[in-house]
Amino acid sequence: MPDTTQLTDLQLALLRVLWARDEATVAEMVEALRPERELAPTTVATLLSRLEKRGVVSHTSRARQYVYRACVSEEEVRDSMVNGLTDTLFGGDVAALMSHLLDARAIRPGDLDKVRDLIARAEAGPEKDR
Amino acid sequence: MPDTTQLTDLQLALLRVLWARDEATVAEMVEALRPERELAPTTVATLLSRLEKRGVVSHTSRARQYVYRACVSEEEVRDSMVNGLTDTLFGGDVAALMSHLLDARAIRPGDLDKVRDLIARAEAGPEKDR
DNA sequence: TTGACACGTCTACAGTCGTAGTATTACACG
DNA sequence: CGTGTAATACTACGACTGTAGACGTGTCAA
Repeated sequence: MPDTTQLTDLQLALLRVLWARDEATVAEMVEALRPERELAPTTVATLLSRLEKRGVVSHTSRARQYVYRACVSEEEVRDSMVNGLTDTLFGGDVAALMSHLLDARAIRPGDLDKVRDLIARAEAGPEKDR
Repeated sequence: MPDTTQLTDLQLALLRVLWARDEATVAEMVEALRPERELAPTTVATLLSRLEKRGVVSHTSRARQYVYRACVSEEEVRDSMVNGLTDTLFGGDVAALMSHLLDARAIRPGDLDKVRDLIARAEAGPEKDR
């Protein structure tokens, strides 16, 4: 299992492209990133090679080109990165992070209702699931 | 305002010492970090210099020694780092992050109650505060 | 067959981080 | 007034990231 707690913004941008279209060639990825970043194809290729060495992505050859795929799901990455932050910033205390979010971040009014629903479901869920 | 969205674990460890005791010399910081990490005083000094160049900490001379202080509060750092993660991983959608936390992370039963209270207070709060 | 084009590979370089040795400086004590 | 000592400043180095040029090589068209 690759370590996905330490991914930079650019690495995440690459992964997002792969998640969105399941697989992509280097050229396609350059294209997809163009709106946000102007990168040389070799740059993207280098980044992907490095990510492959870390086990985050993999490639197969097809028609003269490398086709890359993500080896980790968006959910896995979110999970490990959020967990990492929760641990380093809140000592692993999820409730503390929640509290911080409710305190500090501008929350749209509707969000509170949404979250209350989520909690209700989370409370009901465990009993039902097993 | 220094960029505090990008702080490594070690940099955070240094800041945590400063937050805990308000100010500290290099020697004191080495001492304080000893349980978790064995670092040479020069190492800590280097790290602090770099953080100072970034405006994250500052120092004053006192009795032949540098006394360091954090220029950013723990709350500020938490805020910017959590916001950074929310933005890169959830497109800035706090509710989505909340949902992720409720879904994915093992939450102790009591935590849900705690969070429900927090929400109630967050809902009531804004009206009362001003 | 040969040359151009399109890819991937290799190499490079500046910047940052973790790590720490060495050099310098300056106070305090004799 | 000299010198030891303690603290800081400077330098270094490997690893990783972002960035990309240069090089090699295979394929397709002419």
